[in-house]
Amino acid sequence: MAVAVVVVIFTVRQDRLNVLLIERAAEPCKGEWALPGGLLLPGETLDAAARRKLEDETGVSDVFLEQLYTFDRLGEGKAEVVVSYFALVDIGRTRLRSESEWRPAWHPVHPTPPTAFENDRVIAYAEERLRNKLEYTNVVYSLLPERFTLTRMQQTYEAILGERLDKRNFRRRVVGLGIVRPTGRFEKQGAHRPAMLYEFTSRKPMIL
Amino acid sequence: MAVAVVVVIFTVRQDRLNVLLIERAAEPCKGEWALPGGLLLPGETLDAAARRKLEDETGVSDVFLEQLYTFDRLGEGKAEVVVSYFALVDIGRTRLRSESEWRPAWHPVHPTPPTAFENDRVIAYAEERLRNKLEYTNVVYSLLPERFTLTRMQQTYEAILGERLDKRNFRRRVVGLGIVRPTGRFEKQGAHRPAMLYEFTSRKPMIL
DNA sequence: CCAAAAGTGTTGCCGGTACACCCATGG
DNA sequence: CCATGGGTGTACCGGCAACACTTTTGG
Repeated sequence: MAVAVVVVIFTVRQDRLNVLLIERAAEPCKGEWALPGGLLLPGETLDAAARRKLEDETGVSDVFLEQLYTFDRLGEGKAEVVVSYFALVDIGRTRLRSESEWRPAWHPVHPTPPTAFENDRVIAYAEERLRNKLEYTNVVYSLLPERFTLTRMQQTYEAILGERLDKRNFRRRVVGLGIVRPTGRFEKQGAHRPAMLYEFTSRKPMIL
Repeated sequence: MAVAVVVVIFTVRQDRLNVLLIERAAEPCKGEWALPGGLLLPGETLDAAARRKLEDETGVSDVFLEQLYTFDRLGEGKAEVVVSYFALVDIGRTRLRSESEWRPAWHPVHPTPPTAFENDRVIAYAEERLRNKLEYTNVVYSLLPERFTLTRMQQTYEAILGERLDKRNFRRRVVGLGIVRPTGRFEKQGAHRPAMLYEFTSRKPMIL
């Protein structure tokens, strides 16, 4: 009765929600896209296994990572039980090991490419949870750099929710609820007016 | 790497939230209270294992039952990974096998009695989820009989939330949102005015 | 006639949404 | 001087919380 862990690693890239997939190097399903994951090592904690997988593929740690759901009989893999996690990373901090055997790469979530082991079910579930969490937590902190413009933050929300938001209402909310605060510094934009840089008041997951 | 399933079965009894515990008949932790559960049978689905445990202990099926969280290293049991579920039952429909070896019995959640395998952590987590779900779903349908008075429904909410609610606001909400509807029948109360009986518009879990 | 629970409306507040214009900058 | 994105305030609406009295019944 083997236990496996898989991690749905999301980022926002070019105004699209993306997920990290690897190309399976071993049978079964060699050559197909799949979520990073593997069997739980003896004596290893579930959370530790998820963190290990995340760091192996992206080089990042200390980001939002949370258990999602436990599936059984996913495809015809070796594991009878698959504990899934999801993580949110700022693409600017990730360093994919693209020259490695399994070729990790970002893929848009819409449309989700064909995956082995019914991993698309896991991704769809993770996406739903992410959309919900955006609305009542500050998890977005894990998708953005230390300092950022509110426009960029709004684009991140829009990419995930799949709908446009009102600029003034968005700003009032995130500042008013104390999710972010202005730093006083500006970022010069190419041909435009400089924009205020903001930062998160807390970089730990919080319920609003 | 064994996988176990445990079920947190809640009911409301005498205006208190209660949980079903069994007395362990085998080592380890013989004689201590614990959640119903056991190892996943070969070829069995997680959901099926949870349903089986629930029906074994209470005789009920077709109630609200949902996966909760997957723990590792709970106490020093045989299982490395424990997939927890939580269920809601109407106490009027349950028939505990009290003469059986493991003496299943209801216990108040506050205070939670001492349990083996850190099962109190699982119970606390389940209680939190239940309180949240009460607010944005109709899961309470699974704690009440076919027909019931709004007063009884409100007492159920109050028992779970641990706070008193306003009668008029409560009624407006549950009727207004279409969670319940009046049946037109009345229930004669002992020394009081008869009360209207209500029923749920749907007995499937719904998000409001 | 008394105790106990059933039933019923109104008001105020707050949060969420809709909506349009001016300004600074670089080319 | 023009194109581009940055930045700001107000008005309406709906949901939620607070709040008290009358009625029916059985004993």
